[in-house]
Parts: sequence; structure tokens; C-alpha cells
Amino acid sequence: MIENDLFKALADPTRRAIFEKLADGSMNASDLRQGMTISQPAMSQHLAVLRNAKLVREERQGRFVNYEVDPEGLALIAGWLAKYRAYWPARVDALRDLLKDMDQ
Amino acid sequence: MIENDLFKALADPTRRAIFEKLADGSMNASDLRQGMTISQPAMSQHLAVLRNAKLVREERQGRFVNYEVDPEGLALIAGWLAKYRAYWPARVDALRDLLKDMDQ
DNA sequence: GAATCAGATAAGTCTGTGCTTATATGACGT
DNA sequence: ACGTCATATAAGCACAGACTTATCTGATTC
Repeated sequence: MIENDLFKALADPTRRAIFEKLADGSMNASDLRQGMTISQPAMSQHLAVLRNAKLVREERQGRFVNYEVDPEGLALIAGWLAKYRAYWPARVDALRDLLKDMDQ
Repeated sequence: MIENDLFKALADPTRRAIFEKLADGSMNASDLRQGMTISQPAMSQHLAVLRNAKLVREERQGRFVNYEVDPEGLALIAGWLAKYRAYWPARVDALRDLLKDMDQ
């Protein structure tokens, strides 16, 4: 179940930090480790979880593997959230405004 | 960290099922158990986690405790999602339309 | 093709967490 | 006040998962 993979992937603070880094620009696994106290295998495992959750996707570039945010995961979360729109508070108006901006 | 509590709370499929039930209408803990193979203490513990994540809130009603969706948790997720709006795919247009409907 | 480097996988350990049974709390009816 | 019912808490167990070190794969360069 992809929804399960998604929330489980985001439940780990290290993985959210990795995702946030990638949101600031795509990087390979080694560059991602810069500034984080994390072993190479740990990073690789985290990336595998994020990839499986469709939050991140890879693109082989020779010896390196470039990682970037996969919009699909975000869309899935948005879809989950949309199911509960009846309960969204007025505060979510901010989000609606952001979406309006997206219209260009 | 509330963000952590949020995603950790949603990472469990049983808790998501409970949340979904509550989204269809507020209920007390005993009613929530109907149709779920889950012990009373397990339900109580799950509700505590959801409460702590601001996904659910309680309202004592005599001997019963009525539970309902807490919009705050949903707003927090929406806020998290909004940080990555640069990556939202066109598919999220559907979400935008839903938000437009919310305007009444 | 051998050495090197980026990254993935394997195997083991340790902590976190979801469950259980047992017990406590707190509100109601009699 | 006492028994009962709804829910919470305690304590213990078992499994999931995040980490480690060691090893493998696969691409680059010489």
C-alpha cells in the first residue's frame, strides 16, 4: 500500500531532512551526506525508502546517482488530505492562496 | 516536535483507519471499535497518539468520551505540503479546484 | 584488466512501538 | 456507598525498523 509507504517514509526525521535538502535542489547521495552525521549505507537505505514511497526519484549519471523530489509523492499526500477537506479550518485559506499563485 | 508526532501517528494503518472513521462522524472509543479487531486498551493508546498529534480531539460526555477530527492536524499537514509547492504537479490542480469549492 | 570510487546490499544489533493482560480512574445508576 | 460501565494506565512481550560494519556491484580511469 503506497499510502502506508508514504507516511512511514515521512515518519522518520532523518528522511524528512533528506527530503527537505532535495527540495532545495537535486543532489547525489554523497553530497546529501554533507553536513549530516550519517553513514553511507544509512543514507542509501533512507533514499531507498523515500524512492519506494515515490517521494524521491533517481537518475543515474555515470558513477553518480542524482536524486530529486518526485512530485508524485506530494500529489499522493495532497490526495489524502483532500479526502478530509470537510474539516479543513479557515487557516488553510493560506494554502488556497498559494495554489492560486501557482496558476501563474 | 509536532511534525514528527503527526507523521508518526499517520504511519500506522490502524490509526489511519480510526481517523478515517472519525472523519465520517464523531464517535466515542467503544463505537470506534465496532467492526475493528482491536482491544480496548489498543484503541485507547491509538487515540492518545492521534490526540497528541492534533489529528483528533476529545470531548468528555459523561461516562463517554466523544472523539472528533481536529482540523489543526490537517492544517499542519497542509502547511508542510505547502513548503514544497514548487514541486506540485499539474495533477494537484484537482486539489485547487476543491479548495475553490470550499469558498462556498 | 586492475585500481578506484559511488552507491547498494547483507547481516547483525539495539531501540521504538504496537500489542497483550491486568489494574486503575472516574462517572453513572441504584 | 456500591456495582457497573467507559476509558486510561501499567507492565511485559514480540516484532519492525534505524543503525552499524563488512562486502558487493557497476561505472570510470589508467
